[in-house]
Amino acid sequence: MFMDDKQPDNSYPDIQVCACANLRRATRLVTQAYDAALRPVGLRATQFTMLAVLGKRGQMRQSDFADVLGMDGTTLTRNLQPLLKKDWIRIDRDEDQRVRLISLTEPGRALLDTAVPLWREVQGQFQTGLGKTQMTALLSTLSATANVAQPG
Amino acid sequence: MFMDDKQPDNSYPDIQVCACANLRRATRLVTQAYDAALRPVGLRATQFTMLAVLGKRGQMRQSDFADVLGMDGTTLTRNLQPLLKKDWIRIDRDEDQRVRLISLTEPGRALLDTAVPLWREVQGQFQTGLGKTQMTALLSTLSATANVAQPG
DNA sequence: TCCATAAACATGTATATACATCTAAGTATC
DNA sequence: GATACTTAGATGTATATACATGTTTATGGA
Repeated sequence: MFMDDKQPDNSYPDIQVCACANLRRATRLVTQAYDAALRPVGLRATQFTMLAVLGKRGQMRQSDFADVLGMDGTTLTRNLQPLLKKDWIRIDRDEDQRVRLISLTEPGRALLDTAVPLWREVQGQFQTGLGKTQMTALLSTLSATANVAQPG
Repeated sequence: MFMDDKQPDNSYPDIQVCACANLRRATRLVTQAYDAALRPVGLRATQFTMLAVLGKRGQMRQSDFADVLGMDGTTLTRNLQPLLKKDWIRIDRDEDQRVRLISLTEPGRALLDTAVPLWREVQGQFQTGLGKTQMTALLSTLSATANVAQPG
């Protein structure tokens, strides 16, 4: 049977059902919306999330911070740098000299305050667009999926 | 009221409900699982997805490829480079000289063939871990969410 | 005390992501 | 047919992501 690359091939699994591909696709599109909403205050979605977690929980060990974010420790090390450069966070030492303690600075907290209404706006758009039922289903299935990926 | 950064603050929205933060967190963890599963054949999750789409649909215009992936055009330009360097894809010109036509090479198709069973394995782990109902709910809510982010 | 091990974080490297902007090529209007 | 406009991609820059590995500090025996 001859087959050239210009023709589709039905022998491959439909990528339509790939959990990872669908997650990554949705995340790209949703992140663009949140990034756009937060652009007026100079924050990216990931940065807003990090500041919001710090605002909510107060000073945290860097390793605990990484766990909460579900972020590799080395990724967090890199992601902290832009926030540090802009003086939105502070890194202190613990008595245990290996440990870094991360906290918001005053400018960081002030920026978070200005960003929260922008977050509410874009979050509300998704809440409205999806409806309460689907939003709840989204958060619930994402949590279940994360738990499958990282049991315990 | 005095408040220092070491203490949590309940005045901030619970990041637990942020669609973007939850998507990004789940995507990080799930991508690590798919990346690990595909590592034996030297593919990342995103690369596998791109090859699988090309395998399924055959030669595509670069802009259509970006649309299907929900990926910014400039991101796709960059993401094609590692695949080109490894000779897994080919880029041809259209009659319209602005257009690039992307297709799998023979090595690319062969690699995809070896990768599919690895994908099936990890995909099956999520299918089993979530159950059919939640997997269906995941794909369905991700699709709805993507549509809210990018109407039309 | 000294050494092995472990824990916490940093660094080298590669990929993934997208906005702002640029270039090349096609289309339309006159 | 020359000029404006539009479309398709590429490039400059910055952030996001994580594996393999390195460094520093703490801990637990021998």
